Amino acid sequence: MRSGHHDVTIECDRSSPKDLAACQSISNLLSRVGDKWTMLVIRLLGTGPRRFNALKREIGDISQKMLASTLRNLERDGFVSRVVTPSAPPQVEYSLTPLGRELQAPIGALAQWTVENAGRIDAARRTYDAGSPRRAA
Amino acid sequence: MRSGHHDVTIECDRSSPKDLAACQSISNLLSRVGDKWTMLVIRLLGTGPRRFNALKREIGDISQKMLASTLRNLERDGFVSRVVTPSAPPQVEYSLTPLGRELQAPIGALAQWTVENAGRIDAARRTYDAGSPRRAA
DNA sequence: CAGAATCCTAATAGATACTG
DNA sequence: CAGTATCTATTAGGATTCTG
Repeated sequence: MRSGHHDVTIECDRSSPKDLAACQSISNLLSRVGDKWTMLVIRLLGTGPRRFNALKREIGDISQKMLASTLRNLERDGFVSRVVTPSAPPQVEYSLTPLGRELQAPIGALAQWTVENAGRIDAARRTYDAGSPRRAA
Repeated sequence: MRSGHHDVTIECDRSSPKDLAACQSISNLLSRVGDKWTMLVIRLLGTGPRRFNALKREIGDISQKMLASTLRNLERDGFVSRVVTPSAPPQVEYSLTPLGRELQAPIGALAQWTVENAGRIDAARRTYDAGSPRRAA
């Protein structure tokens, strides 16, 4: 098996069929980008190409299975390229493709919004967590 | 137990501690927004307030458990507000908060990018799926 | 070094049934 | 109507072992 990713298959608004396909694509991408390691790998590769174990070291607590799978998914979607240099110890370098670099813009916007508003989200959570044990009265 | 969401707890680039917290927030939000139903619920609520079963009907194949959980998470994060009108049949209306409406912008940008580039992603996948069975030669 | 294969556990989605 | 509780099936993720 080569896949291993979600393929969310959301049903969108039934009324518009084009909207359905769009919503599927969006949710699929968000699932991918929102999974446990993808975001981090994209950010690291955004600062320059890396080899497998370099990525692994920098991330620290990722298993090689998850790193391999994350990279494979990113490669399959065309966001990351994988270049093998057949040498004594095999050398494989990963880097962002043009598509991957383009993706950084909208991702970055969302990331920036998140950072700027993390405080508001945290506050909402604290309010919710404080007020919820007993009913709304 | 009230939570039920991930709390991804990504380890970011060790070198910068502020980057760590930021990356955690970002990944957490992406996980939330990228889950199976959140995106769709936000989109629907973006067109106007809805009651629980109205959302359920429009989405179609979501279980009430998942809808309840998705809405609870969105409410906890401050993106959705829940207003109970205590009447004969209880009436609960969900709508986007100001924070939720602000979130629509960066989400929308990512969504639009995805729609515009879905073809490129698909092409990359076809290429990958076609070429991978045998090794890179 | 760069993975693949295997095994195992914990979390999650969904179906069903029940409640205020 | 608007949920919660419970149970089961599926999945994601990690540890370990092995290989080119």
